[in-house]
Amino acid sequence: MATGRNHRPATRSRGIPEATVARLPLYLRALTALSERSVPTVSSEELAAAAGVNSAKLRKDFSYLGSYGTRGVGYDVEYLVYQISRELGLTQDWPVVIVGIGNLGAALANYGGFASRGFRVASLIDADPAMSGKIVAGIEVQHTDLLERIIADNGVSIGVIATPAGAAQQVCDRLVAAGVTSILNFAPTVLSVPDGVDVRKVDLSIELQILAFHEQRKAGELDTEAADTAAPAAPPAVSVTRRAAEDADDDTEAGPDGDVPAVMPA
Amino acid sequence: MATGRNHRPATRSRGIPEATVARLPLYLRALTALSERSVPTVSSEELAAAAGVNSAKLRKDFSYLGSYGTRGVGYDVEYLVYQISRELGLTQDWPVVIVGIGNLGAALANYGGFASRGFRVASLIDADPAMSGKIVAGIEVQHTDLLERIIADNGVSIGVIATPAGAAQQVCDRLVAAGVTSILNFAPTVLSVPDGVDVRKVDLSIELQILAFHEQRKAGELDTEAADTAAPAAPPAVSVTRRAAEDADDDTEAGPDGDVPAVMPA
DNA sequence: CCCTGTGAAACAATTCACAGCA
DNA sequence: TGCTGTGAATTGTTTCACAGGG
Repeated sequence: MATGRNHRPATRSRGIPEATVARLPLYLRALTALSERSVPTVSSEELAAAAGVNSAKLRKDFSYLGSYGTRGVGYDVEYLVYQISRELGLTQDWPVVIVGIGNLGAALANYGGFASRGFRVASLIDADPAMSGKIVAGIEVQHTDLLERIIADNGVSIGVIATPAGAAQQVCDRLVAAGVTSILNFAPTVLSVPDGVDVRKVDLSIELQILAFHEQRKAGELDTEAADTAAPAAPPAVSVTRRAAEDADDDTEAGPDGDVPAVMPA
Repeated sequence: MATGRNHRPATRSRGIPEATVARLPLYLRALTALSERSVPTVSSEELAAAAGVNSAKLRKDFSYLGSYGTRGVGYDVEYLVYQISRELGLTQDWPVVIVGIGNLGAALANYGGFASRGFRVASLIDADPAMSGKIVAGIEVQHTDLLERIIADNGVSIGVIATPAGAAQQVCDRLVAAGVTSILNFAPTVLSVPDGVDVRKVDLSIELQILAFHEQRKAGELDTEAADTAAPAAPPAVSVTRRAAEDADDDTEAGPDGDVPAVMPA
């Protein structure tokens, strides 16, 4: 329902699509590079190329922010850097804590991309007493016991979890209880949080799996793989109905696989 | 390569929507956990909760793979693990190389999530001669000079780039020339690759910026909605005086926000 | 003519809601 | 009865194509 009309005059509205928000950092990065080279203006075409998107999309994205370009000319680099930074909330300083200082946590602490934006690593926290006091990326690692205190003292609202999966939910709960409202989760587990808390996840192996999917597709007809792995017994008496294709699916390639049955090692 | 035409909309593969493919690893992870606990079957509702999605989406996703469930009962865990693994191409072994063994590269090499899926780290490669011979995650780091040889000898088709941004494109070009057709890029830069090569990117700071956007939103629930713009400079005719440093970091930005946001459309 | 900004069309993803089978 | 599988409706995103200002 909600039929109704749009109660928003388009421009100036605060409804920036999620897909657009996700690309703003990309534009910002490209613009920052141009700024460093003292390039004064860019066209949507050039900037789009530098950011790896197409120009129509970029212009549409910018149209949600307002009209910051000049027709016939392009966009003023400095001005746009400022506007996007502001939109993303990067004109203010965000103290963050990183919990779990293993390989990944250390990599994150050393990652220049944080500091160069509005992020400041307020503290590195680890549950291992042996880590306490160690210096990583110029910052002293503190023990988990101090977590609540650190969050409060520094006014931290963003937390990064880089612990093993098993510890993630617990750490998350403590962060949230202490006042953190945005969490970036690197642990391969689903976190549950109360309403109002934002979680974004990055799972390194997921990206690789997606690549494998496409890679497999390219390899195409090499299949055969089914040889060494047998499929597990079918479920409780069920026939394996492979993807039906009753519709007008024009897919040219039928699966090279085939539904080889078999057995799967547990 | 400026834009050019349309590259093949790789999306019309074999009918599985990209968004679905991106979730399969999630389901797989949840299913693997269930499998380890010897749970024989799950309903779409339960599995969805474990994977962090809603059940309608999950059922729709599975419907693209085929009819692997049993009405009134649910899905057979082992069977589904196998089917999804096969769909993702994880029933075969994927040798990967990681280029750039800094903090991040080392973290990746040590990341259990790779090995536990079908991925095998065939080699760690770094341009720094001082790294050559060092053992990281049980693997000896090799020098970049050997890159082509390593790719060929191991039949590597997936490469992971964890170098500084400045070296990424060059490494990418060499990987591609050597035969790699899928690249996972952790360097904060846009890679250009020939048609047929797949690139996925993970930019650690981008996720944080997206969080900052939403965080700012939460905080701003009080004010906003009024206010005009006061920008650092007007778009038209701006003299770009600011710094021209190349150290990649940017201004420490202004104060705690007191400046005025919002903008007026033309 | 440059280029931006944007309605409208096309496409993709998500959610609804229920038919139908175990 | 309980749960899957799936058309249909809805919502979100991308692309097209062109109006209109510089």
